[in-house]
Formats: sequence, C-alpha cells, structure tokens
Amino acid sequence: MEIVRPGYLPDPALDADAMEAMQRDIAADATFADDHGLTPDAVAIDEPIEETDPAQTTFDGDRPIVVGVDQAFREEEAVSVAVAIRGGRVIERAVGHAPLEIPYIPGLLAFREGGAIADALETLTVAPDLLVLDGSGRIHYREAGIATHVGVLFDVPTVGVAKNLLCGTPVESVSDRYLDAGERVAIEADDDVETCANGTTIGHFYQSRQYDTPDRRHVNPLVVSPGHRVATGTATDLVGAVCAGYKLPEPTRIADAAVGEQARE
DNA sequence: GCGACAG
DNA sequence: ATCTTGTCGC
Repeated sequence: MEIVRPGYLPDPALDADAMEAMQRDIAADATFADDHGLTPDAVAIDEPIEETDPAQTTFDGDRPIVVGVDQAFREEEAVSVAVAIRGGRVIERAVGHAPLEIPYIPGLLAFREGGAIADALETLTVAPDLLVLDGSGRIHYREAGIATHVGVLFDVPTVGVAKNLLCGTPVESVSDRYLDAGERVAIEADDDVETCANGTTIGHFYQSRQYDTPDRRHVNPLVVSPGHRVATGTATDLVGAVCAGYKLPEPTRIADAAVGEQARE
C-alpha cells in the first residue's frame, strides 16, 4: 500500500517537541467517526486461524481484508510483520525493518516502531479495509497513538488494541469487577488527554474472553480505541468480531506468531 | 520531589 | 518489547 501523508513518516531523529507537534497535527487530521463500509458480520472470524502462511483463496473475494500488524525486536532493529486476512484465512504476509534509534517512551511509541510498520505496509500488495495495531489509537495524551499515526499516514481505517491502559479513566473501575465475555467499559478522556474535553469517550476496556467460572481468576480485558476513520463504539464492535475464542484478535495473534519466527531469523 | 507510563 | 521452564489452576 501507499503512504498518503509522507510528512507524517515517523522520524526517530526528531526531538521530542517536534514529535509531539506532529502528533497534534495527526490528531487534527484523524477522523474518529465511521468512514468505511465495514460491519462486524463482514469482518467476523469465527474460528481460530491456524495457518500462519498465506494460502490461495478463490472464494471470499468480496469480503473485507483485515490486516494484523505486530513487531519484534533484535539487537539494533525493529521487525514488523503485516498479515492480511480475508474470510478467516491468511492471504498475504509482508515484512518490514527499521533500525532502532530511540528507546521506548510512553506517548512516542510510533516513533520507535512506526518505521518498521510503514516498511511492511508499503510492501503489502493487497488493499486493507482495516488495520489492527498493537497499542493505542485515540487513547493517547494527544489522541495520536500508534494506531492513529499509522491510520493517518496511509489514510486507512485502523483500530488500536492494547493490553494495558496508557491514559484516560474508565467510567467504572475494572480492577475489582468481573466482566463477562463481550462486556465493555467506556474509557473517558481526563486531564492527561490534552487535546479533547474531559469526559469524551476515547475507547473501551473490552472483555474478549473470560473464564467460565466467576472465581478468583479472571482474564484482563483488552484496551480498544479507534485509530482513524472508525468510531469508538464501532472499533470495539469490529475487534469483538475478529476475536475467535482467544483473548487477542485473530489478526494480531497471527501477526504475533509470524513476527516471532521472523525476528529470530 | 513523587508517581504514572501502549510496546 | 525482552531475558526464559516449569508450574499452579481451571
């Protein structure tokens, strides 16, 4: 796929102020409303995907292409793998690389990993209808997490799926209550989110999977937020549709496994 | 100064 | 994210 806004290529050489300034611009260009033709039913993945390698499919040509992206790290480079899925099957896999130039800094993740992601996505030949990124989208200090950054860079619908909350406040404490599979709890902007009014819903805790027994053990919910061209509620609906029994969405699960192998080679 | 902090 | 085998619990 092709980069639509080259000016937003995440350059690790920028100083922190320039990075933050770029994020404000990105947030201003981002659309946190539905601008796509997707429905949960259309993207639904009912069974866990087992084949990590691309397979040829004559069917499903009419179904949306959902791409999962994940990174792994080696000594001095980040490796990114983008896995394209259509109709519950892997149809293409692309790899990207970029030297690791800056450390991980909360809020500036895209400038550490974005180069490798862009490299992988530029190699992808199919046109994705939705990208699922590891990390936050709108749940970010400047509403420009990695999912939003990549979405605006390529002008493609994206959602962010994180395992931990970066910022924002859930409307209900999730740490003490047991959430059933399928439940969600809205996350609102607070003082840490500098670019929008407090109380704005910027994402959800989403319980993609849960243990049957309401015992002492529970699965931690995912943190879902819109990246670009997707509304908050829709982002969670779509993520729910691409989960197939595991905690993580199938696209990220497969990308996770694929990048793991790719990184140690 | 202290605490918080995606991957 | 990453260093890493077995192990506790459903």
